[in-house]
Amino acid sequence: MVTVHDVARAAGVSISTVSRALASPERVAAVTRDRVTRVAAELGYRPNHAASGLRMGRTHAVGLLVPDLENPYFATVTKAVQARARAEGYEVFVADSDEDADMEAELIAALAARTDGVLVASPRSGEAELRAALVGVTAVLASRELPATPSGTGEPEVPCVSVDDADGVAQALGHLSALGHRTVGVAAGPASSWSSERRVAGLVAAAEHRDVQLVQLGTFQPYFAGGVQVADHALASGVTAVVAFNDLMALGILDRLRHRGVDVPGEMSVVGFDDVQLATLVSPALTTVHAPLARLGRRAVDLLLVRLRGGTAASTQLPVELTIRGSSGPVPAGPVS
Amino acid sequence: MVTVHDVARAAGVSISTVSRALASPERVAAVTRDRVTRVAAELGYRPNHAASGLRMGRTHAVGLLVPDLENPYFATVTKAVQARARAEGYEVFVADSDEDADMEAELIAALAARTDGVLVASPRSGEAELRAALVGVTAVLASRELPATPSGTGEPEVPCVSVDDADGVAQALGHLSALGHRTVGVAAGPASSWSSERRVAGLVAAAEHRDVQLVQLGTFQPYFAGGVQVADHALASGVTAVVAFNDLMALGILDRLRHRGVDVPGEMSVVGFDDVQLATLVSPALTTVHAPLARLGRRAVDLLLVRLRGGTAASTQLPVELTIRGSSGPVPAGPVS
DNA sequence: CGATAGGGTGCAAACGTTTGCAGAGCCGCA
DNA sequence: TGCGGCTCTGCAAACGTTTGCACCCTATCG
Repeated sequence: MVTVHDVARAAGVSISTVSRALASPERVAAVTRDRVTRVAAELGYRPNHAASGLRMGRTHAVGLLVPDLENPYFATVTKAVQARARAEGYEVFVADSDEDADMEAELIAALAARTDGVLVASPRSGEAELRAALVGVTAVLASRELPATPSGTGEPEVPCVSVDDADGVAQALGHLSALGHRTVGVAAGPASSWSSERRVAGLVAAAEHRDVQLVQLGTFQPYFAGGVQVADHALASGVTAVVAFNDLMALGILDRLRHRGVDVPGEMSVVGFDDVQLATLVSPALTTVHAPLARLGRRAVDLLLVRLRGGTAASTQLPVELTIRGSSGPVPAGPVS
Repeated sequence: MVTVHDVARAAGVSISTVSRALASPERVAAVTRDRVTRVAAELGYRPNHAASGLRMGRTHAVGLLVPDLENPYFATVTKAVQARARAEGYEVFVADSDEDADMEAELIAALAARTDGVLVASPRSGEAELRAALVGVTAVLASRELPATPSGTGEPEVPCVSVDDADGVAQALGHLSALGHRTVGVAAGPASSWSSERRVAGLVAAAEHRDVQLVQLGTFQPYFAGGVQVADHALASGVTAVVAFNDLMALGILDRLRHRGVDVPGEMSVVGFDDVQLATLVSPALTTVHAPLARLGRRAVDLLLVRLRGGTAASTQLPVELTIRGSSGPVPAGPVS
């Protein structure tokens, strides 16, 4: 391993000069700088991150905690986070909690110990646990708000980047309403899900403005299997359309409906949320609320870096847009009753 | 930040004792050890990774380079790698080359600089470039062999963990043959793909033992879109079945066939490779060669750790198993000609 | 010509940890 | 009582950087 000492010796200067030539070139004479950089390149000098990290107290690494890397939602976010961080000179540690809320605190601690800051995507932990896990770590949350404590509890608010859930579901409901649907089913995610709560609340609010009756189908696992379950409930409840908490669920609904011989969108309309890549690959393609997942990941990184540079970052909400595809259509003509 | 010094002072011992009490407990008296660990816990002491990394020359981190995190294949591998590494006390840096071969060398270097070793999954680089990028870094390859140089070139062989491609495609072809198919199309991946080469070669070898004629449909992008393209070629060529390089392609084929009104498996059988989660979610579900992706990721970590501990790791090939689902069936009765 | 300013460089300390070496205390045995 | 050996602990160096401080040299100005 070649160090600053080797470069210094070979270039006939002191190690301070080598360090400066590479880190702050304007502080050393042009001729020296060129010689040093040339020698460093020739010797294949690679700065030792552990050493500079120790000296400067910053690792130039960030951590990312996700509940499930195999979930296409988080895959997209992770990819975007990685790209943005790298563009800003940061490397990213990835940790997967495997949907286990109890693991989150431990993983956050592990990440925080080796990084300058951590990004926590859609944490499954309860509010208190999450707050506890986050003391002393500079973090940014994705798709989860941590309400400010009453006042001056000393807990600094953790910035959050989320998506405009209320607007998204309002658009979805407006679309269905325009198609003539009057009773639409709501398939919520797990009760502990912050996003699900927001989306359901948004639907309820939106329904008040419209001549639409909401039917709560229950809470389900936010995966394909959960959607399969939803489908039967939807059919039993007599709704003509269903809004799913997310795309994975919506895809499960679609699949189950096909197996039960129900035509989509002829007999039932289905709307998802997130617009994962897969939504375009099924048929009929899924009508869904497009959430800018990559942008969310990038924004989260940006907020974290602002905080790391001493700035103060405010929570952000990203706009969403309903994307109409094949899974939604006019309400069936013949009344069922 | 609380350091060994703080703990030492609070416990009334020297920093050496603190360090030893935590790292090699058997070397310090039981009573002292207990006091130190208690004080350390009370003070919330967290060892500084940069410092120990500097001193010991090991970071206890590994790097993982994948071509595309959004590809479910790599998502699964990444998840498994992360889990295994963490279980062994290692954290993992993830880098995504975005399918860009030219980025790989740079990313490998960046990862190698901050880690003890790196895992390279399905690199897209050519042999020479890859070999060059890997000098001086302890690495393990996944799904890619780097043939040993002629002899004694000093290049240490890079261990590789892969899947038994030849056996997989042989099983697939045997299955189709047993169903009566006599002309089967082969949809290859990119020419630069090592796996694709192996699978195509395996098919050719397997076809020789059987009364089956292979029709090379060409090389395609190993994604859904590539598969869409394949489908038209397959229909035009008159084959009754097609073996795709991977599941993503196979899913594209399925989708395109449906849009063109071709019944699967009634009129055409389709077989994939990898068995990504998605393969079970479409209908008909995809008949495919199940590759133990998670096991592959875990094994790769194991090999890397063996090397890091000074051992010598040999390349491994994992067994595969054909999983028959709905996309393959008996050859159509009526002759087309 | 002398004083001063400022650019360029080197010395050495510091970051927090691990560890070789050596000292201190104790036990047991002769 | 003297001595060897063993256990436990502390001292200090080292890992590779960055950076405050001080030095030297040259150029500029009075």
